[in-house]
Amino acid sequence: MDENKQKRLKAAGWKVGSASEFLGLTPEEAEYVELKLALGSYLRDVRLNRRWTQAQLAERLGSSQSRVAKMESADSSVSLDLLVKALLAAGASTKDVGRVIAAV
Amino acid sequence: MDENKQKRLKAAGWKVGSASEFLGLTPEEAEYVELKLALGSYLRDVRLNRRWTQAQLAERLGSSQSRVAKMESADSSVSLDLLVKALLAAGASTKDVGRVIAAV
DNA sequence: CTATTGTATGTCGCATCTGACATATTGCCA
DNA sequence: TGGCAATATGTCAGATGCGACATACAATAG
Repeated sequence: MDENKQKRLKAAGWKVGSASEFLGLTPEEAEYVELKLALGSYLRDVRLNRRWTQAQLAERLGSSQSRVAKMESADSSVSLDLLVKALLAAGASTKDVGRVIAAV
Repeated sequence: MDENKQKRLKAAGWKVGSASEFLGLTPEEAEYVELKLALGSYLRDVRLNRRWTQAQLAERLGSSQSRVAKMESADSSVSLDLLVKALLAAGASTKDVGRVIAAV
């Protein structure tokens, strides 16, 4: 199986190999997942450019290392709200965020 | 008081006239509120262009008229997740959404 | 005026998301 | 190899968001 496909299904909260592997993902749902993945990996970029660890970023956000890890991987337990708030708090601008989203 | 300021504070979940009127809104929080307001009013634009009522849009979203009203006014009980999902379901593209966000 | 249609506001029970914590895994250096 | 720092994964109780409903307000037609 394609590695990207695995990441996407995982982000959507599905088990790779489950029966609903290719089912039930409407185009809008798929776009939503792509969007979260893009923002998550952009958050990682921002963090790495600042040379912060996940724990350091977490402290600035008032969150925890484990949640930052989940944000970056666009875990299904992470909301767009949290991702966007984290990006803004990490120093990204709305312009940056918008560009990332528009590029999905 | 400036009308826009009122809308923004209201969206942030504050009572206009409360003691914390000009307090506690960090730049990132303000940006986040602006973002929701922009998406909410864009959702209204999309809906009106399609000549739908809030109730009709709600039906397509599997939601309720009252929640659509809250989305459009960027009520504090509405998440970015819901706004973005609603926009995508209403036919907006990620490119559109990204542009709106970048323009905040 | 008074229906009717559309929109706004307030509340509630249930569902999902949150930070925190424990623990597993990875990567790197001596 | 062992040890340490960084990251990933799983779980939980409390916080927040959700659709639904009731009801209030606004605008327009008859």
